[in-house]
Amino acid sequence: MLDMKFVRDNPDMVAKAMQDKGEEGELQEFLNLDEKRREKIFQVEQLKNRRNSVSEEIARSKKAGKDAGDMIQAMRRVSADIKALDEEIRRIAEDMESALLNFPNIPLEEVPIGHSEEENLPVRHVGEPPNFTLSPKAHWDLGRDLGILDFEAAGKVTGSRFVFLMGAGARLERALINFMLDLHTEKHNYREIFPPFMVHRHSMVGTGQLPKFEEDAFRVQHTDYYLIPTAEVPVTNLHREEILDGDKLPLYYAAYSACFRAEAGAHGRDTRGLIRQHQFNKVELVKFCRPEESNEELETLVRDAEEVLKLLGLPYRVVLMCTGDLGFAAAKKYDLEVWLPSYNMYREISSCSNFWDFQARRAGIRYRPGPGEKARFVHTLNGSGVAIGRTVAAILENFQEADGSVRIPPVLKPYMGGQERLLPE
RNA sequence: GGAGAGAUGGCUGAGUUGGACGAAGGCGCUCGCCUGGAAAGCGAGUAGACGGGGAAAACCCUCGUCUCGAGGGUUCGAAUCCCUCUCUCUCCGCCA
Repeated sequence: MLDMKFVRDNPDMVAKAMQDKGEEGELQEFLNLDEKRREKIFQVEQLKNRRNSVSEEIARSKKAGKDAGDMIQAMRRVSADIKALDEEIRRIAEDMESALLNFPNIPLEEVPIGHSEEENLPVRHVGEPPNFTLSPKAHWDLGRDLGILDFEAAGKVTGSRFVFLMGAGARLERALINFMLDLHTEKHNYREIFPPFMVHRHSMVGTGQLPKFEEDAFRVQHTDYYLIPTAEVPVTNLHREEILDGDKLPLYYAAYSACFRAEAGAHGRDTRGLIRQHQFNKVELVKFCRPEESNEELETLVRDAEEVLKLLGLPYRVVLMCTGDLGFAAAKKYDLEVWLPSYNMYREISSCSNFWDFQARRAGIRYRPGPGEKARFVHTLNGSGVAIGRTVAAILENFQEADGSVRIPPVLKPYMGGQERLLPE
């Protein structure tokens, strides 16, 4: 959420951000309401001031044994007026709040302006796409032939966009989770978190999924709970409504979670395979830091996520997202894209974002810079470190052999009980 | 699911026959004194949001309003009375 005063003082910047991001918001209405609200506040405060001083006088009169009937009578009317005005202000503030919650974050200066992924800026490539003598199989075919992915069974039991991982496939999934968590906690100094997989509505609003993207979320019937679309939501909200100790910053957290996404509006896209599932696993990295540190923290966050792909030996590239691909809440975002032979292109496997104070303001996450100083909003960042399902797909496709087997990256060997290859089961 | 207790400022903890103020005390923290320096000790200070005015790149000053889990009610006036909700804790039951 943007600061109300910031919007008031910089409506042009807000309008530009909306345009560049391809978002819409009721900016003019907001500004009108803002003016109206201040007018009403001024009125009601004058009345309240009068009521307060007269009430004191009533108390004094009563103590002195005098009659205060007239004053009490007059204050009845004043109180009624106050009540009406307060109600009006409350309604205006509510409308302003809902407008404000729908204003997107302002992109940082260095973010390229653009409307489609064409205008994203590749930053660097690491590794080379493999050369296959035969045409490579897609991971869903490999998974079926190896007997480790069963989409049909999932369709029968649940529905489309779900999968059963079987045997070595299930173990590979678990191995990747453990490998990534170990890497980030032991080498990159993140604190491991195992969060709730459901959160209440306020948390979803805190990180920016709601109220704007209700249709993307799974809501649990008869409750206020939502299945988390990413561990970002519970972990960022871990410190909601808190004032953190400035000395403790930055805070680094790494969390495994299952992620649930309705994928509304993605009908017909990536219908096959592991790329777009309603449920997938992910190890997420979350940072809380001082505002002046967040630029640098984003760079190290990207490096931390990249190391996963480097150690696995997967070819990938880093791309700086243009304004149109930034998303609603981010001020700056890098995607890591892994090479997928079946698509013959790079596909997103991690998103690393700096949210500036956008989430912190929504969720009320502040820190005290020093003793006796005023609390300020932290900056929050997060990134996938990385998405597990897409990693499995990338491993299957990139490391497939002509005989239909798949090499398991050496770093995973200890996590696979020494197994080095996936063979048909 | 049943019975009970509680939710106050950065933390802890008073305040419930409604009218002395955001609210005693303690801790923490800041500044000053003390000291060669530190600790202890002594003194002063220490919530936030919003609105008006002033000063103004930021920090700031001043007046006012609101905030004692959230929302509503009673009242001229509520942290203090009533209602609803949420959360926490204890005991019992059930259960992975």
